[in-house]
Amino acid sequence: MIRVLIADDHHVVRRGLLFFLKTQKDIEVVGEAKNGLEAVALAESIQPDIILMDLVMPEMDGIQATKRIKAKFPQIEILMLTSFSDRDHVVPAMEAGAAGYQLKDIEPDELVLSIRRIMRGENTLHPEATTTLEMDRQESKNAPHVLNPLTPREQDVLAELTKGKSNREIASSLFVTEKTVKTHISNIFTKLHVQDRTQAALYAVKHGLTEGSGV
Amino acid sequence: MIRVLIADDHHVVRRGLLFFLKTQKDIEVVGEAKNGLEAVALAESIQPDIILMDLVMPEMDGIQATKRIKAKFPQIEILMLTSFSDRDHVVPAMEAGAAGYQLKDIEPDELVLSIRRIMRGENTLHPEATTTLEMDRQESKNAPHVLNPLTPREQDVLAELTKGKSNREIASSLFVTEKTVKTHISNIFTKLHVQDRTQAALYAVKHGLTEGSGV
DNA sequence: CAGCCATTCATACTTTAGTCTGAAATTCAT
DNA sequence: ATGAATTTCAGACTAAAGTATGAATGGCTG
Repeated sequence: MIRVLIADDHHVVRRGLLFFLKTQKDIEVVGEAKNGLEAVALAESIQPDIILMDLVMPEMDGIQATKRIKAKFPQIEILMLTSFSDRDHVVPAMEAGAAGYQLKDIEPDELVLSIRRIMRGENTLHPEATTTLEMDRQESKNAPHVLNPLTPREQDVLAELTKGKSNREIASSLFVTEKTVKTHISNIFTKLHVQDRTQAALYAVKHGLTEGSGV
Repeated sequence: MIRVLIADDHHVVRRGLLFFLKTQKDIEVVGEAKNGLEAVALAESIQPDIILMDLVMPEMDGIQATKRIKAKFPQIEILMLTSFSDRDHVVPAMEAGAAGYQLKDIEPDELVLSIRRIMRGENTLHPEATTTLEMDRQESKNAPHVLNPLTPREQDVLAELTKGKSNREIASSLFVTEKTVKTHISNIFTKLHVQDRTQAALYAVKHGLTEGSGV
């Protein structure tokens, strides 16, 4: 059972998150905080496994709250939930100790995936955040691959897959064996944390990993 | 050599079509029109074999332009290119004398096929347009769901499918048997003219047949 | 140079997906 | 009420998809 604490100043957001998380058997919402200070206090008293933290909150923002919580309780994971306009704060958020960064309009299923992913010790960043980090990394010249570790060839395969092609067709297009395609695809599934090609294709289009030809 | 005239008000579309058609040895783009009036004028002066005509254009729309051109030069074939939202105009377009009707996001290869098909005297309709015409021909009364001949239940199944669910999961979600899901899915494939669930999912998202929940 | 990673391919296997055929119950409009 | 369409389900397939495991090659790097 994953014990979740929600920290967001918007009532509707909390209700929405609660609603979706309640449908998950292995997830339990153990508390709600309306600002950063409450989040810190509840994190200490409740000791949740993970906190869904809003970036912008009154009293204390998500970054500060994250820093304080991670300082005292490093085992508590924090998934930063934010709106699109806050994307400049990706780096600070990650530096503050957040294990993930996702947009608020994330799909329920995906949110759950992110939570589980984090509980498995993996980072989970929204694709657009990747670009930010990517640029940031070039400047600071350190930090490993955080997200989307797809190799060039895997990206080729995914691109073909996202055109709706079968393994045989992909193999033909890329001049390799169907066996090879299967290998790549299995690896893609693992890296993207999806179960089948349909999910992979949907993931790719949703996260803009594709290049539409579009006449 | 097939002499082609392109009529579309969007520069990018014209460039895109030009780009793909240039790779075809037996196809020559002999002119470009930015609106219906230009299309009519160029059709007369250039006398192309076929016109790729956008439905929605300033000055004069594709329907009107098609009528005028076919009235004067019935030997000039016209392939209507349109976006999904214009699907209500399939019938008028065909009645105006268009030899074919295709979506703008058609694959290059498929577009070329359509062109050759028309030059051989065959009609070439987008699959969904065909159904529309069938229905329209018989009922000829009203046309609520002109396109998307998917039944409500099939739409349910497609919606679940587009979430990346398996047949078993869909069956569970909709409280029916996996057999039933399979039946629906097979029918969906037929109606959408796709070969598998991945293509169906991609089709659904591309054509906005999905409903984003959004936390 | 040794080692890691990407890429390739293979065998063998299990599990879904998808098709075909057939059919019963229900709704709905003519 | 008859016919048509929808929805439901089944059996019996065939064809793909996906997993697990292992292995050879070549490139790049410390």
